Amino acid sequence: MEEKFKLENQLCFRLYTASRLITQAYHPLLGEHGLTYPQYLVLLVLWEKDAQPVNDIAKRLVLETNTVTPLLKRMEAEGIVTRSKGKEDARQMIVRLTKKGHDLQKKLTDVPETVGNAVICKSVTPETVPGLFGMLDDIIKQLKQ
Amino acid sequence: MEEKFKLENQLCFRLYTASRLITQAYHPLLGEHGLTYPQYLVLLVLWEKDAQPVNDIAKRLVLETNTVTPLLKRMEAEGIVTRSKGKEDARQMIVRLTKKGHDLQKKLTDVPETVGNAVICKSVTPETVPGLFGMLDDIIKQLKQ
DNA sequence: TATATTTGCATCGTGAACGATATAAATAAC
DNA sequence: GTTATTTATATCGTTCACGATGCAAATATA
Repeated sequence: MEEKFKLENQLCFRLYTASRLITQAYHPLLGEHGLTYPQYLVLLVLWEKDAQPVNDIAKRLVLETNTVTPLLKRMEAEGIVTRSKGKEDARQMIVRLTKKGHDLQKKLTDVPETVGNAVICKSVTPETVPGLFGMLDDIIKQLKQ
Repeated sequence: MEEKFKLENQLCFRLYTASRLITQAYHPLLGEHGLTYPQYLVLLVLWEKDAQPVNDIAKRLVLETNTVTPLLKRMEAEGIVTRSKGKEDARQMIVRLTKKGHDLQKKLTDVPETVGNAVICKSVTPETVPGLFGMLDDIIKQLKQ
């Protein structure tokens, strides 16, 4: 009755805490450029492939449109992206990088390495990261069913 | 310039997604009893040791009091906990389980195993979980500096 | 013992997450 | 070709997270 309820035995609590703490590590680096972490994720998606509908971005980030839409509106207000109705399908909103959004990639060039270095520790090294990635990917795949 | 910005190379995105998806797995089980996942975490802390000040709960969950206070107030409104000024230190708010809060433990007895089973997959098994825990604990310890 | 500092908690504002619901456009069924 | 259904996105309400700030009690310092 006791052991299973111990915080120390909870996978979710560890993921939740680790996720929040890494996001906090991003905060000063991104905040300098007026970005939040979820907004940075949107940029990662658009830097890989510009001009995507809301749904493709949401799917990629494993989020719902009711989370992504307000986020994109804030980014539009900041002049980082534009949102415009799709030509062939008028239901779609196509999201495109502005010059400002595109140029942010150069300004944020050091972010991945900086955060990566902050996370390096005893059991998390370039050698062990692939194993960790594999387990997390399995969990994600499993829960997306 | 490209590779480091790929979503597939981001540890944080994996943690963020895995965390959200497991929390979603808890949702129907906890929602049945009017609980959210962070509220469940508070219960885990109080079931281990009742009558703790806000600060101890917050520290245990690696959260700030400005997150925990409103959360506890909602739990108080639900009749799950009580909050009362500390006797020896009047600044402290001591949080105690009500009978309802205490009894929830029995009602939620199947939750850990149900969620645990939902997460079991190829690379995440009772054998590999300790290794995963170790890496996450290291990351958390590292980032808490 | 006054004053300064620290500590514990709360308030406020903003930005996610997300379930539930709504709306319009596209597609399927009849 | 209507009607029904699905699809893409948006709106709404609630609950976190969290930085910034405020306040009162406790402690340290002068």
